[in-house]
Amino acid sequence: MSWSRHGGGGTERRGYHHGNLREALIEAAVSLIAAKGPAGFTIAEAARQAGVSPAAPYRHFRDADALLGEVALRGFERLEAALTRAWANGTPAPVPAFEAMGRAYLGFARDEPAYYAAMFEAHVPREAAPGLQSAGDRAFAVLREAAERLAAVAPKERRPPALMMALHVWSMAHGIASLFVRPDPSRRKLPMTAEELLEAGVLIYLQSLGLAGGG
Amino acid sequence: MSWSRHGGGGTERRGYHHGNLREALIEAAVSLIAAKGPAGFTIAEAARQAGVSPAAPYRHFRDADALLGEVALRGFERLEAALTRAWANGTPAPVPAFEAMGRAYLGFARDEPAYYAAMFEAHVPREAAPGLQSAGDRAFAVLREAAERLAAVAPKERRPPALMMALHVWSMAHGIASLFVRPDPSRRKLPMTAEELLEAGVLIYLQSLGLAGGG
DNA sequence: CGAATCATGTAAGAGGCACTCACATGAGCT
DNA sequence: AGCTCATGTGAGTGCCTCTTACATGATTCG
Repeated sequence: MSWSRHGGGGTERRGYHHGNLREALIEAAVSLIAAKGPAGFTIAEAARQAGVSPAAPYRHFRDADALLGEVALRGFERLEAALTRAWANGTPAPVPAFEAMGRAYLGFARDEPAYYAAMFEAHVPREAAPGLQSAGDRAFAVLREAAERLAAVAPKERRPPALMMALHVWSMAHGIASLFVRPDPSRRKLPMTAEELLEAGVLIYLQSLGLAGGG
Repeated sequence: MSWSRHGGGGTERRGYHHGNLREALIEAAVSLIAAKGPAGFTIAEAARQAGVSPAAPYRHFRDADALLGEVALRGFERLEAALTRAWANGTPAPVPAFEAMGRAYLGFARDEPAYYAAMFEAHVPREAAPGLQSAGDRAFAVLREAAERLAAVAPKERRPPALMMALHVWSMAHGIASLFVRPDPSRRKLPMTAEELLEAGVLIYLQSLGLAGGG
């Protein structure tokens, strides 16, 4: 039992029972995904890092998808927090705050690749973890509420449905993150940073609605 | 040797040698990915469908990534063809032709989910198949050239870099395809079709450049 | 305080897959 | 006909997922 004595990996082990195996497995999953991509993660390896036998994780997660789903869920919570922070309730002004949210989205994809991968690349079924779907909804809601606020200050005759604005911006941000922030066979070199690309795109879009600069 | 007699699957088998195993494996991979997602594809299962032993595929592909990479390569070729057809060299007019390209992109994601998944979701390394990177480049080039043509008819003072336009539109189309055309934990119901969403987004964007309707 | 209970961990194992290597087959060339 | 080489087979290694029966010890309750 090489795994039962000293606990090797991240979290300490105090006896036959681990003490906090569930959390330790989630941490291990995050670090494995960060290191080797979502496909490089295995239950067996996570168990090894946590210092338990390969069967132990099944006491806490039905299967690999459930563990990955838990990582994705926490990712959505973190993204929601990051977007909320960036939006800062629309301060100092709605348009720059909106731009800040875009940067926050790309920053999240860049800085938390493991969470991002679990959320968008691992293709975890929505029902893999309870609350996963709603965590995703809450993250989107931040963007949507910001869009409502923005739409409210647009000239009436150009005012678009806020939900549509939110979907457009989310799509562009997500597309840029997927194509240019993360490695991909279709990836190409950009003549600018991903953040600049998104900012320019959003500005052009908002101009059309009478919300930014040269509208 | 259940596999050596009649060849069961798609392609006929005439003896000890298959005759066209390489193609048969690619077809099998496409149908498997379509049926069970990119993770549901295995070399062993593809071999089974082709009616050969599990070791045979390795005579034609270094590993699973190489086979998946070949599928992705062909996907980029098909996408390039679809985009070229939709753009129709800018006829009848650049803006509607551009919109048609957007619809073609989403149509591709919807109608060829196996190819789309191999291209964008399987995370095949760019070097997995020779020519994969350049096939991706060629597909993007169609969009880029269309953007050049569009930019050329924009009012000079608003004319954006064509490459940037192409990147913006590609990103939005790809984001919409990823988030709303294909299943995903973050997927949500749309108040409109994906095609309508993209068309509206592109129109708003182009308006800002003096290229569409109410600019 | 001591015993029953139950959550949590282990051992063992069935079944599957990726990939390798030595060997078999037969297609195409001379 | 005989050679040669691409292509396919069989067998095997090592790793993975997930299951089942059993072990351990924290907790609860008489």
